[in-house]
Amino acid sequence: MQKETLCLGLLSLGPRSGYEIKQMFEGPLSDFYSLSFGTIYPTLNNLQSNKYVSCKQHTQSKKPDKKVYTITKKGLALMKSNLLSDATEYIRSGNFGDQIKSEFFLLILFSKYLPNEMLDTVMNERVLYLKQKLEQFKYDGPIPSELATLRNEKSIKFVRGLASTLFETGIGYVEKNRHLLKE
Amino acid sequence: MQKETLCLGLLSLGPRSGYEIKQMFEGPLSDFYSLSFGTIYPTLNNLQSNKYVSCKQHTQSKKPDKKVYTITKKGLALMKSNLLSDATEYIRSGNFGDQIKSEFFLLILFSKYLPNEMLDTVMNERVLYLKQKLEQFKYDGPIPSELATLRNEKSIKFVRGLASTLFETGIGYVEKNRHLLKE
DNA sequence: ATTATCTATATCAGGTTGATATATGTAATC
DNA sequence: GATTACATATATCAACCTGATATAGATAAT
Repeated sequence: MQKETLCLGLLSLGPRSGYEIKQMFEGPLSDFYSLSFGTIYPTLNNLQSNKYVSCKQHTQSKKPDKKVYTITKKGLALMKSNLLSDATEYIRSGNFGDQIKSEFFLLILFSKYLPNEMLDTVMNERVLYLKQKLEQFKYDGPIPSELATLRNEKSIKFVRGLASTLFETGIGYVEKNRHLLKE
Repeated sequence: MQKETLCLGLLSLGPRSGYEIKQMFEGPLSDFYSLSFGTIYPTLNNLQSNKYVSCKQHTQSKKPDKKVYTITKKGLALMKSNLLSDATEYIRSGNFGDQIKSEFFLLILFSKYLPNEMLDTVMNERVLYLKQKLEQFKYDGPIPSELATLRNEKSIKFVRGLASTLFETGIGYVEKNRHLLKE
């Protein structure tokens, strides 16, 4: 997905600074997508100079100044148009689609070259990690208000539910079948 | 994972050309990792000049010549050493780890901007796609011999089993919950 | 007072991808 | 038998993105 469409999409959920967009990628979106500062800031500048977003400098009492971007009508129109025209391209992407690079899988692929001891450590920590992630997906307690908008999206609820189910399945499989890597 | 370690690991399963390594990424490894020709060929040249692999030019009767690379003792040692020292780095990567960019998820996230008609099309085709992938993972019939080595690895069986289970879970979830995106 | 950490924007070297170039051989179509 | 399309095979490179780094104001901790 084009970085412009993505930034516009996130700004459609409410006005935000570049730093806050990055926080969304580091936080609730971290398991699904990410962009670096090196992409976010130039994209926002570009969107602004083409009037797809407007920008207000906010002076904050307890923090550095920030530039808050708001999507314009023109920007909303561009985003919707891009989404519609590219939608079918994204069907074959995603979990087990074409964008995945799993270093953990590569490690498993070559696990026969690892000492059994190390393989045990790796699998134990992997299961712990998966369980932590599962808890994250199920967590429904208080979160910073600027991220709450995102969590209330129907689509996020759908995806969090999917992720939880997949994690439960995955953890079960690993616990039941990890011995197969050693025999 | 370093591209050198990865190429050595694949060559440890048997001698191969750069083109054949790419075929592994396009075929059985496509859901887990990939490297482009622009990475594979220079890496192989680099490994060769440092004696981690040896190379034989093969003249073929019915196809263009190819360079077949064989891992050396030195190369095998480097690979094992790299795997061991970096193993713990890869635990938190992978399915729902830090390497995923799911354009399908982004589309779902912004699905409220799509006409219902298009959303239906997208979800129908997604389910079809997932079912095709599931069949691929379950397929156990004849395959080209150069890919058979890979399929006989214990680790591949483990991962294919995991992928199948996850796909079944995922398909079930999507079919049961896709209506939530519309209400 | 100094160190560490968080917020906030910005830039850039280095590395990877996707596209393209080149070449040989096979199969299909005309 | 000529032309088109496609698969095998290697190689290179512009364009793009990331991860690192720089800068800077403010708070908290030691």
